[in-house]
Amino acid sequence: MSKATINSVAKYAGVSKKTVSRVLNEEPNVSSATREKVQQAFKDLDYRPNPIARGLAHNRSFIIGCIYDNPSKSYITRVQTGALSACHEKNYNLLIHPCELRGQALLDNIDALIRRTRLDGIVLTPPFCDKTEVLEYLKSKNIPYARVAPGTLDDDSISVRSNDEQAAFEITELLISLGHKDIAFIKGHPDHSSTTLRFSGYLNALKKNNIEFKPELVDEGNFSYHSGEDSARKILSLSPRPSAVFASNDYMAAAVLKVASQLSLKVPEEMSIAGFDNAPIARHIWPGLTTIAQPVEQMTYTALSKLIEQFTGQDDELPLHQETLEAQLIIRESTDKVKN
Amino acid sequence: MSKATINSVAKYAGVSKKTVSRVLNEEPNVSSATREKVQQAFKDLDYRPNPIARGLAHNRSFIIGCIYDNPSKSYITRVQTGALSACHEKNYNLLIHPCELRGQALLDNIDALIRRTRLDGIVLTPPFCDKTEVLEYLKSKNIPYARVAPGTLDDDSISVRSNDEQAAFEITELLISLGHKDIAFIKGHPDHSSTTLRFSGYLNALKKNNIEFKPELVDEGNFSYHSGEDSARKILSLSPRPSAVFASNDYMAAAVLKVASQLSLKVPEEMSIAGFDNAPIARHIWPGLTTIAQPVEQMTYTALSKLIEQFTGQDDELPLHQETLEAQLIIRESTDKVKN
DNA sequence: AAATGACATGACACCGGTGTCACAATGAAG
DNA sequence: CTTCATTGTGACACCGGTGTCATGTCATTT
Repeated sequence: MSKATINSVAKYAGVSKKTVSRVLNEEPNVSSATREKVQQAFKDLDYRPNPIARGLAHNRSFIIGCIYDNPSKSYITRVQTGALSACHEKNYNLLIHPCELRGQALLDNIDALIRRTRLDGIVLTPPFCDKTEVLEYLKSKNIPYARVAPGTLDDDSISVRSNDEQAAFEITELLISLGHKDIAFIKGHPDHSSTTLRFSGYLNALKKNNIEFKPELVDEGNFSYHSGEDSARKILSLSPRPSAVFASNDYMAAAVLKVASQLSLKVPEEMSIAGFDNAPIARHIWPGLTTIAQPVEQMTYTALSKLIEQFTGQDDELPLHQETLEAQLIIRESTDKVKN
Repeated sequence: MSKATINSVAKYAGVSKKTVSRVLNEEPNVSSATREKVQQAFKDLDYRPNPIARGLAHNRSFIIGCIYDNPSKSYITRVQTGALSACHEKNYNLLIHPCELRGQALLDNIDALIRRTRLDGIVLTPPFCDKTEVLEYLKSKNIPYARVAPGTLDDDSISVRSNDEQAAFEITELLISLGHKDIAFIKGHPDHSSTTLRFSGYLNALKKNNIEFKPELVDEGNFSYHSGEDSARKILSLSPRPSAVFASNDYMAAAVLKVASQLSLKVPEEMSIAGFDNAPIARHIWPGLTTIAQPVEQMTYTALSKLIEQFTGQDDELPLHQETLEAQLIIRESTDKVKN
């Protein structure tokens, strides 16, 4: 119903459109008497500015796009939550855009999004944040973007990540400190930079503690529960069987737990399992998974806030485009001292 | 950079703005020679119409809002997927808007959304689709809406749901057919209409099979994993212990499984467990949960397609505003014949 | 040959805001 | 009492499309 336009407000308050606009935008050079008159008109007429018209005048859409292709629903939801709180704070809107990394038409897909919406900026989540062709494309189109959890910080784009490698190092050291020496590792999807980072954290921990790296204890997964099952079957049928498994995410770790149950292996008495991400499933299964919690919401919030500030802002050129937030080790029941 | 506007295209093609607009919108009364000239100009200049300007002229935003407050990430993601495919098909955009059902400021919150975006329509998911005050409010503001999985079809709004009650009936009958007589039931959150529907499906199945209803076998949950744990502890410590538990969703069912494991109760040998929703967790735990799969994506897709057609359409007044889609029983390992 | 109507096209106002600039009123400085 | 900033205000064009209506060109009818 709110049919009030800037014209009707102007008429009602007995001033010009432009003056109403000045009050709206808190511009200087409006007498306080006029200002109050106009503000009263706002209230009386229940007026709210039309964002579309404003967008047209500014050549802005006040829309941020969020691009993802991630198998984990909980991860996506957390990204969305963080993105939304940043958007709302700055009066922007969030458009979500799942798309397939592998699709031939990836760039066309993103192009269609940009054209359909004229969005003001884009948040890229893994694995897109590491896809050079996407970054190049956005640069060529002059679309500002921010990256969440990128693998590398090699350009000067806004990037917020957590310390995956360090966290993987810590959780591996936890297993080592519990006496485990044969620690299997399940890798993630090769397109994700976290796959490399987590693996290298694992390797570093072994090296630092003088534990021999055994390639046969490493299997390649792709972050999906199903891939975790396959890897778990291979790993748990090794002989000698490793006493612990560190999976690159919680879904795969949950799959290891399932396979262990099927083999009547007791967790954690006969086998310790660690995951990564602190997905809901980590506490929805029994025993609960020892894992790493990343501040996903906060990472996204921070990245997006920086992005919006960048094109809203006063050319202050904040030097700090890149930030690393702390991940946290969460110990649950799936890990315990090695049995002698 | 696509700086091409309708004016530049018009100049390039040597025609008027309006003619370009005609070609854009595939209006009749354009000679094929002119049409081709203009279309060539589109290509040469890489022109795409500006949706913001179009929106202003039409007083439309081409944006659909999706409102939800749902603890299940997977449910939300599925809703989003369905909504997005409907939106993209019709060249609309989807804005997601999680908000709290209980918050005092619920209506203010929705109001802010409407004003910030001038959206063209709203998709309401549980529990909002059953919240009278929200529906009244939207009606008063003349915002078209569609309801996904509402409990009642008592008004003439667009509604698409699945047969919750029938599905709950079937899964209960499955347990009965396996020889179970003492079947516990864990209710969902009272704000959700599905809570009532699923419970009544359970009751109907008992009645039809002449099984006495025992109130002590029913406990109140709220769809969360945590509430399921509490209920499970109560139910599994009853004596005599029921031989089966039907939880109103999979998270609570997973919690029952956890508590059973902690009590060293074997599932399904000593205890059958059934859930509802076919959430990812239903197949990510072992044994996998027998459950009900609802076509959530399709429900949302259908609801939204109808909604967009309604205000795009030719006043055809489709009579079929309401639709019920089939849910499907999925049998996994968590249910088996009762042990004698 | 004049009248009629179907088709093709463009001029122009409009959607609801914002930017630019001109101008009047006010007060301070010379 | 001028001169000149400073402040407050409105007229007007503009953002990039769409709707309305007038006009011009034909081919068809009488």
